[in-house]
Amino acid sequence: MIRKLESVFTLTDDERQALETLPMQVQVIKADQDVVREGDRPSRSCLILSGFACTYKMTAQGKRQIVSFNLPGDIPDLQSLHLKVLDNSISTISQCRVGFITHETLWDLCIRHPRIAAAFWRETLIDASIFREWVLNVGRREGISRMAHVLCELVVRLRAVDLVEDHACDLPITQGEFADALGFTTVHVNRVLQQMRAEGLIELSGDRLNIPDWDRLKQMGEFDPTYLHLESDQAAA
Amino acid sequence: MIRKLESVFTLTDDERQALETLPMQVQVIKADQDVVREGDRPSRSCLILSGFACTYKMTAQGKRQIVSFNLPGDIPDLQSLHLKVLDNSISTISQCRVGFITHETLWDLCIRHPRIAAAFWRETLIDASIFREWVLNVGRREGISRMAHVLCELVVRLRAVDLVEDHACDLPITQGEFADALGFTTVHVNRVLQQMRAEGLIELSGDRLNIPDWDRLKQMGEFDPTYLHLESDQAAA
DNA sequence: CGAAGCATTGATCGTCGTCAAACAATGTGG
DNA sequence: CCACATTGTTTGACGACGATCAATGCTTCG
Repeated sequence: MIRKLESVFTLTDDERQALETLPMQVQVIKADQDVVREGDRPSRSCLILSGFACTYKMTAQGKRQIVSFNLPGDIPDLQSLHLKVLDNSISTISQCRVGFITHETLWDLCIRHPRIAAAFWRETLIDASIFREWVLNVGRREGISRMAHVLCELVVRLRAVDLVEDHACDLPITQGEFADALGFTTVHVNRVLQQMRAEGLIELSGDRLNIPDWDRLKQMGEFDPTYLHLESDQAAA
Repeated sequence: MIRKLESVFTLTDDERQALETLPMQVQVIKADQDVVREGDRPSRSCLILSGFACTYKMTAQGKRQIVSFNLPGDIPDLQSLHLKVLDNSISTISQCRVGFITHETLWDLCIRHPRIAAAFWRETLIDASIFREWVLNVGRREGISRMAHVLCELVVRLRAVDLVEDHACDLPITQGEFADALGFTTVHVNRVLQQMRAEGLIELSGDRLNIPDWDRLKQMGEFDPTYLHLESDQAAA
């Protein structure tokens, strides 16, 4: 999974070796558990090895906003390498295998392999790009478009880590979690999804998503994958 | 203005010199002009020397969403150093003095001065943090809170670059621009502002903002400046 | 003085929130 | 194996926040 990095540029043997032998503490975490919390001053970052997680923040009123979904291969709190105190929490959505890597070893890696450091920087920039797109999505798109857009993003990102077969994939995200990601209520998400099903845009039941007509969904979500800055452009598929 | 960097750590003479002699092409740009556009593949980044700018994206429907305000000292497209194609546009809000620095010289700077590279990385991480907060703001806060929050952010960031006297500052942002930043319409922004004025939360007329009761505004906006990751905590003031 | 841009106001409409309940699926323990 | 607890989905009625449409002021500036 770490080989997401490899898609950006070809690693030297040296670099690959450094990554493969990266010391990390692997932990299995149940669904719906905080991995790190806003306000923490972590001394390590976490790499999602399997499962779905999310980055979120809370208002003073106790409302939750998910600002990003974290998929296998992501390091959602890589930022903590430079920013001492975390300004968001990270929670699992499904059960996850998480690898914890100390900042010390990450620093070491960056100093020894400048190109890996650059790749890490790049990763955080793509995260930022995704946040920007989400501001647009939440601020200016409504109902079906908004939902369609995150679905498109999820599918494209899942495809990039090889978790989409054909036009279907596992999607262990509840309607309540979608609501927190979209700035909606659960009730509204439910109604939007029903309308999308009725219009044949998606087939979604349980943990399984199927996309009968990718082009139409893309169009509904005004989805242009440029902002994900993927190298191989899997978006066409 | 570049000395925003200096607030993070003390520069060596060498580093300071490198920054002060940084070759850049300075240009004065009128209000409401695009500096760079989504889709561009820029070979240089822009440093805001004076004036207000903003980063924005558009929906296919032609609706605009501002995802960030750019203040003097910011380098809003530093990301283009690593991401070839821009996924957002940048426009001036007021007249701006902008310094263009080629990627070449930036790379050179980063290689020669790793601590400056780290500081740049850090800057982009703070940008990301601001985007996250905006997702929360746009997704989960309404009316007055939403408005109060961006006002708080603006004041704190302006104070960090010494553009706030007492409790007042220049704020050349139109209601239409606020609307695009908040995901509202101009009409609604107008009504929210009037209510805030009526409640004595702000005094805003023309380009001038005055904050009679900072604590109350902070409270209304649920504003906690942690996410800005400022070193000296000017937030108390 | 007229034009352009911005702020303001009013009336009406719609997306989405709130509240409340019922239903389905899953899993646990007696 | 069934009771029942838990979690997620679905439905309905109603209300509100904010959008839309359309004028009307108010500045500023050439």
